[in-house]
Amino acid sequence: MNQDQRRAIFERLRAANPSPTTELHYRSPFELLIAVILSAQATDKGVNKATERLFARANTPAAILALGEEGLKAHIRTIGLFNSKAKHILATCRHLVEQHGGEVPSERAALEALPGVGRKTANVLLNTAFGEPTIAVDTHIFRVANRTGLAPGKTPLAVEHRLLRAVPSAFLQQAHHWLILHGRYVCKARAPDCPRCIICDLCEYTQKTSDVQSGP
DNA sequence: AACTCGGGGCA
DNA sequence: TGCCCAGAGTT
Repeated sequence: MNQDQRRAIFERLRAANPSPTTELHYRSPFELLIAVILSAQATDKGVNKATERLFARANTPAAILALGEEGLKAHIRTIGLFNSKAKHILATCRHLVEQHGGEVPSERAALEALPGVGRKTANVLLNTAFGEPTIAVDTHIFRVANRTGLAPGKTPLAVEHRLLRAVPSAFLQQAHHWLILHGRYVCKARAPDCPRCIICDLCEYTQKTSDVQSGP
């Protein structure tokens, strides 16, 4: 797949997703960090509902620590995996206070050293909070990139590097959003809706028959 | 590489 | 009602 085809894919996805959808609510890098940790395997809507109450009560590492484990859990109990997330958040808050003066670090290595923060979460922080040209590869983006031929047969890290070269840095934020929406509602894991896909003709996966089978 | 965590979304 | 996740850590 050449550069023109990649550009055509992103242009069509842009045209198909003009309206903004749900995004994480945050007012500081720290709030974003906590929201992203909570968002694993959960929806932005559910996370926002929980963080709205949580951040009104505590929006700094010291304040979260002051809540204690049970106090924190009381706020995030409606979010999946809340038990392990609460432990990771408290450990991360301790780490921030002890190692970084209560501030969220802006370097990748320091971010990924935080409990509960992996490559994907670190990339969201680097991109959204610190303006670094990164793209956070989640399961949707990974699947779409592999199927469409944007990055066939690549590992998540290779997908990240491929997309980083294919998308102008000014559009990374939006491209990330378009790819996730496409993966969630059209290029679905189990039953991809190929007949409704607007980049079907550019896709190497392409199942144009009416009886769509399950994914690769 | 496989397993675990867990409430929500969706068929 | 049952299945599958807008991940990361541990084994």
